[in-house]
Amino acid sequence: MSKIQVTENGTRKQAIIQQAAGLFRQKGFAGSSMRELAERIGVEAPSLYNHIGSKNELLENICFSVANQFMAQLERIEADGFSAIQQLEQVLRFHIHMMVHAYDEVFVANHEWKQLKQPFLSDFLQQRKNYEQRLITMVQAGIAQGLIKPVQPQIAVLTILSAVRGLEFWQGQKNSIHWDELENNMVDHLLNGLVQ
Amino acid sequence: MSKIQVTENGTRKQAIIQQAAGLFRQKGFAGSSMRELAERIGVEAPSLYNHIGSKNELLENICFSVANQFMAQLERIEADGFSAIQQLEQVLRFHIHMMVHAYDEVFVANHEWKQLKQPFLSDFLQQRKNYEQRLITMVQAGIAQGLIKPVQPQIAVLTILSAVRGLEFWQGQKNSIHWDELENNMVDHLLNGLVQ
DNA sequence: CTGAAAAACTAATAAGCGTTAGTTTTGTTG
DNA sequence: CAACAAAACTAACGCTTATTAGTTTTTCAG
Repeated sequence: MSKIQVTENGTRKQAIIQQAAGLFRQKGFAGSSMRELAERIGVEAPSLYNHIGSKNELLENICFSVANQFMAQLERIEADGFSAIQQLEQVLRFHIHMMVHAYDEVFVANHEWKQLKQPFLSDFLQQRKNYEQRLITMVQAGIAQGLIKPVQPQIAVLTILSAVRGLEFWQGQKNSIHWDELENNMVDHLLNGLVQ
Repeated sequence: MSKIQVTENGTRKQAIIQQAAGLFRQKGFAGSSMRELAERIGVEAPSLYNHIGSKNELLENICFSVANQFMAQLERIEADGFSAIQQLEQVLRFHIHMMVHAYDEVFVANHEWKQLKQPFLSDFLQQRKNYEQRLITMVQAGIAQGLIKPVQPQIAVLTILSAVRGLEFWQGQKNSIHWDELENNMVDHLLNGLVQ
């Protein structure tokens, strides 16, 4: 049959992972079969194992690729010397950016990480907790500087992260959306509120 | 073996659905097996079929029970004559209430509705769209009355709904949380913002 | 106590799963 | 063009799945 198409600068393994992200997003990890993944690529299922180790390895690749990207960006923002509010805004905008440009992967990492096996599950959760903690510290700094209301920092962080996750609901109408406007509206809503 | 324990005023079918909600939340619908569900109840898998029609029927029951509860409450709020902001606050508080008191069912309805089969999938999506639209109308009314900033109503609604969904992340520490404080913090954040 | 209905059981089926083994085709390099 | 490696193929394995059929046990009203 045909061969696995390789896009520029990508290995066959990367092509498989990308297709897997799309499939796992649509059907969930447990609801997806290697046979269906293979069919989408245009190949028989056992052929996939020339390039990957297992179905679970695909999920691990997707989840940790996303986690690493968020972590790397957070480190950049923490080091840039802006105010807590400005840093929070940058974090917000990066989450929105990822939701638009790496939708499938982010969605899968958000929804299917539970299906990771040990020790990957623990690793992932720890990384996630660490990320949240650093955002909480950011909010605390903002409160200490008098820029942010004296709220419970963890509640604020969770509210923001959850709100941004909701961008997945917009993806259906991907092409009819003004992403700039959406981004600015959300940033304003989450930082300045809704009430006139 | 033992029998399916029936709690007060509940049929055996309801007991199965309740256990299924807990299992589906933990492992996902596709990741859960009827054998494991039966084991949790203390019965052999085929015995379940004396009370239910199929595995999919369980998911349908959970999803539409949740949808109906939200719809009924929205109708009550719409009819109570309060201001748009007050109505929005009531909606918010009800979502938080459901997240605390019917966690498993709400979680499953939020995450596993994709696995519904036709025509249930279409029904569910339509009901969801209808719910969102009525919240959008609520925000529009608030803007017209000068109570709410002239934002994009659908963005505001989605930001709020997504933020509330994030309460699922708090359930792990269910007993160590002051839910009143959490609720008030979120309502204030989403209506009045974070900035001092 | 008897008999019927409810609810459990055991056994089995067909289908689908991830994955392995072994082989053939394809692509590339000397 | 020969040889070697990469990547596809077919066939099959052992397991799990949801579900059905048929039977036995339990529950409960008359």
